[in-house]
Amino acid sequence: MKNSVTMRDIAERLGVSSVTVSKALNDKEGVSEELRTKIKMLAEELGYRFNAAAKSMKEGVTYNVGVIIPERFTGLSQSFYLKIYQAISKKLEEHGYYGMLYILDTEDEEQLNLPRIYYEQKVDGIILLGQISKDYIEKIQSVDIPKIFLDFYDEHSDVDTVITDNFYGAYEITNYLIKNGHRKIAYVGNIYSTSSIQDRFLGYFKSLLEHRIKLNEKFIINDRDERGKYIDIELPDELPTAFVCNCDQVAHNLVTKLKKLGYSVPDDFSVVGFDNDIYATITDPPLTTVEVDIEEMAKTAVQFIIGKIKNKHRKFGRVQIKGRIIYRDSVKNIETR
Amino acid sequence: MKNSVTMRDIAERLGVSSVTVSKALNDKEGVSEELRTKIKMLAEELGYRFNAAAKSMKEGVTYNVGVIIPERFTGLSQSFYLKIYQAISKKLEEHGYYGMLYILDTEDEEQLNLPRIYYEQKVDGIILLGQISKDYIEKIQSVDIPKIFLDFYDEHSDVDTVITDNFYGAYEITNYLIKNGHRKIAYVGNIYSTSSIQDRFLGYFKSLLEHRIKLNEKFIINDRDERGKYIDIELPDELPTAFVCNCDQVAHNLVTKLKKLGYSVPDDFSVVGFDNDIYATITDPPLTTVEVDIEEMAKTAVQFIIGKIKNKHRKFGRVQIKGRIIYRDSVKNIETR
DNA sequence: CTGAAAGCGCTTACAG
DNA sequence: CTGAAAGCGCTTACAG
Repeated sequence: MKNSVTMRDIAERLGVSSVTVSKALNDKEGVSEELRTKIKMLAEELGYRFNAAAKSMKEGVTYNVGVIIPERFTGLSQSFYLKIYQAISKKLEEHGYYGMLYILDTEDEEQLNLPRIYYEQKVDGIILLGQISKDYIEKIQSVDIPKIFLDFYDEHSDVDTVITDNFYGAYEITNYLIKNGHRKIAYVGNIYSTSSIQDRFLGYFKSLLEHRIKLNEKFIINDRDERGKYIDIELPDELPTAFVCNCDQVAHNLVTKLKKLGYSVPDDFSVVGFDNDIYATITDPPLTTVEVDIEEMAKTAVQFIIGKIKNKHRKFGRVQIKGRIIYRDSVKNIETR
Repeated sequence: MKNSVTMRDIAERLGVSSVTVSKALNDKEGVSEELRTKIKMLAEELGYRFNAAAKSMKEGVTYNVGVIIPERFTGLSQSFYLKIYQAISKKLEEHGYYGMLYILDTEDEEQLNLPRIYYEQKVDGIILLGQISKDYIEKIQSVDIPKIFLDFYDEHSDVDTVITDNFYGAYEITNYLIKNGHRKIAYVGNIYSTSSIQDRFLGYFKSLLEHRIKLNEKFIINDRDERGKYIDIELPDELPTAFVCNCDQVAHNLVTKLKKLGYSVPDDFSVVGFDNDIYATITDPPLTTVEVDIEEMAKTAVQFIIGKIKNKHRKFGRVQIKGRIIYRDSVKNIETR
């Protein structure tokens, strides 16, 4: 790139100084409109491209924000992460920033290796996307760079965090089942596994409480072992009429199982999911579920990180972004039964 | 970041020059081992972080490579793109480079707006990932920056390209069907739609030719309209015993349809797909399919782009990366029939 | 409105 | 082995 056009080249051609060119191109005051136009036209003509590195060095900032995703979230069916990255980078661009997507591999996560984008000052701040190990959280906390947690949170830390409102989403969708006449409602998910599964459970529970429905312990159905691996879902002896699943994939598994047992959804059982990912539409019937508001999450995260880059002492706390229910065909109104 | 530690800080503390610090930290010769160790230790102690922007400016390069994906590929079930980005960025890192993922939105694609990472010299080269409009290809061709096309190609251009070997993959998987006794084999895909569907068709055709099986025109079954939208698959009057589908998603649709008609897979019909994406495992039975070698594609693309960054006149041509067949349960051996 | 000077943090080429 | 000087391309603060 040594051969590329600089402000100085433009300045020399026009017999002005590079200061003037800089002002003209950056729409700063102190240049006559006439000269500004001339400079801009010549820049265009010569194919001038701004040198971001020079500005970076001068200002001591990069205008890059790292978006870090642990490797294990890049597997099948996780297009959520690509979508949210897209939303983030679009928002960043509106503020004159760029996203650098960094996929943290499992080994580096275990060995607590910070990403090289940190060590080489490639970024002014970091958005951490997706649950990461406790130790890594601590490690990254020890480092003085603006950071945001997105889509997960850690109880022991006071990092500014943007998450989806799991509690409220599960609460709302359980309300919806109750409105459709269901009172025997099970929750499917290992409630000790992740904070989002737990919070969704609590939202479900609150809905029951509000409707004076007693929580039946046998209606809390496990879906995965302590290491997160899905296990075969065991149905209780006394069956509910509806299932609130902690995510669409588990709802999909459940529907498959119910069908194999000869049941029909939603005629015999209503089933709802969470996330509105591919499993929601691939299931037959398609699932009523809670959609995460990706746009809003990205927008908020970007707002926070830029706020912190500009003023490292700013605090935003933990913000929850509400999702919305997507109504499809997996719920039946049984009120008239 | 103005307050961060610089080489000069380290130099002053040690009473040496910053040149020496630079040499020591970069493992260049011209520093005694003793001094080098001292410098490295102090750097560590002070939490020195290298300033990539300064190096960039000095050398006129950024050590960033843009990976550009058109927006429409970030939808449901396309985790392929995140995976390949991951592989690319890992390979880049091995060479001291970084990936910048840039999602080109549909509007910018239509209006032929080049990404801002180009205009601001944020990257030294570009990997274009996923079929992009002809006009945009032309636009980006007009611009003098090292570039690689990945996972698609354009017949009229001579850009260096890395694609999966569609022809060979379809050829091999059709051979496999024939080895399992099938002779009436249909191909499912609109062969005028994309180059990969067409190439896969040709691989299928070659396999037929080699086995002296006549191509039956009725066995070429359309799956989408000219705008790429899936249409209902129409089965021919005389039915084949096996279907080669141009992708897993279409294979999934086909299996669903066959089941609705009361048929069983693979007992009544064998079905194979291509891509080995989520549809391959979500289908019941899971599909025998062709897996794309993401690692190898990424590695090759990175090798090419860095080669071109270092020497812009280097040419690599069009390289095809072979996939491999993943054997699952959607094919039945009917030889003994 | 216009521009000379200084500086951001590094590296290269050269001198000692 | 060590370092003074120059320069990468921009912007800021100031002078005219």
